Amino acid sequence: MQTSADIRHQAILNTIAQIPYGKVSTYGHIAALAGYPGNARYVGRLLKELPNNTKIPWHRVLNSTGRSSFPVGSEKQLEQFQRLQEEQVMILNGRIQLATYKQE
DNA sequence: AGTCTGACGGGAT
DNA sequence: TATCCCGCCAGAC
Repeated sequence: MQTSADIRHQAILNTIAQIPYGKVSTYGHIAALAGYPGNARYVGRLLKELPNNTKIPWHRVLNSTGRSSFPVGSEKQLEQFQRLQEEQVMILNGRIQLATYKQE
């Protein structure tokens, strides 16, 4: 059966899966869109558990300041920036302009 | 049940 | 714009 946690999990991943190519979103925004305002931390928790071969566009998820939530210079951060740049998303001083790229 | 942790957020300074 | 600080919430012990 589906527990409330399973349903929340599905709702959040579905929401992330819908972020368009070339666009980005934030943890808090995703939580709210999925129907769980205030659960930004939970969004990050789920992404952390995704397998390396996932098709979920985790790289399009940024924190509210428009920055990657990975440590500066880490492999994960570099991979995230690389993927975003492949989608024509500009990164200035380690930061993405949410006003320009944020999903509506 | 109490405490700690974290891919977070927002307001104050 | 950058720091600090505190609130938030599910999970792991």
